[in-house]
Amino acid sequence: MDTRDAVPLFDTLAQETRLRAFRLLVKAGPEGLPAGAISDALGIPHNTMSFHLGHLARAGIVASRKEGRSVIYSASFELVRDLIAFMVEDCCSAGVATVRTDKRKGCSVIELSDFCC
Amino acid sequence: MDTRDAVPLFDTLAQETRLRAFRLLVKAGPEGLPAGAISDALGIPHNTMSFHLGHLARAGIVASRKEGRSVIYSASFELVRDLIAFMVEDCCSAGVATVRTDKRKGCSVIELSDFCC
DNA sequence: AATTTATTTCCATTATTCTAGACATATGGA
DNA sequence: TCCATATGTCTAGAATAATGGAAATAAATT
Repeated sequence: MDTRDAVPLFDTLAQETRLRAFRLLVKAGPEGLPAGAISDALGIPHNTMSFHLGHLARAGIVASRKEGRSVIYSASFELVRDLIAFMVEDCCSAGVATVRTDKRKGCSVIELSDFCC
Repeated sequence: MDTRDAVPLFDTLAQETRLRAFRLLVKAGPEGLPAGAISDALGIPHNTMSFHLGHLARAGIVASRKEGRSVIYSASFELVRDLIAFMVEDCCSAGVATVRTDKRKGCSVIELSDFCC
């Protein structure tokens, strides 16, 4: 991930409807939610919501799959992890943060010094 | 930090010149850099750079101080840490991430499960 | 006081984004 | 097939943002 990759991701999250939809999908977990449930939950007209869900999907930060006549959206966690790592990267170069992988726990561990982030 | 707070922060970083300037300032560390050095380093006209630095400062993600006839900009790390915590927050609610403070090390530790972020 | 240097403000132009009505498509049920 | 449901596309207007030239402010130097 570099600056060019990160800009469209930040742009995607820089809109209230999209950010709320994304957070809703993260809370919904890997099964995701159908488009209609998202527009209902957020009180956004379906065509407007479709525009924003399309934006999120094009950015790769959510995935979609078709089930019957519904389109189910779900959060793509990997890209978020990459974005977080990108944000911390600069802090690492300043020596005030570290990112490492704990294979035993099966997780990424980010340590942010109080001095820095 | 909630959705309303996060949107303008993402918006601030969703612009290549601003994101590059911000990363430059993070690398520069707490002393920061004068406005002119930033526009020179990025090859951006000084007035355009001033517009973007003003945007970053208004968002609170950088601070500025005057020194002689220079204005020195420096990264505000706290807000970035808050933003990262906000991004991980949803993952926590899904039980696949934790954020804790390690007082002994003087740092925040974020653990992101491979399953999630 | 006049000059140079550093930065910001003003302004107009251009480009992009958001919004939602109207219409289109696609699936499943009667 | 006909109809209701679920979602997406088309479209145009309104709003917002980015750009850079020109002028303005502010501080140090002569």
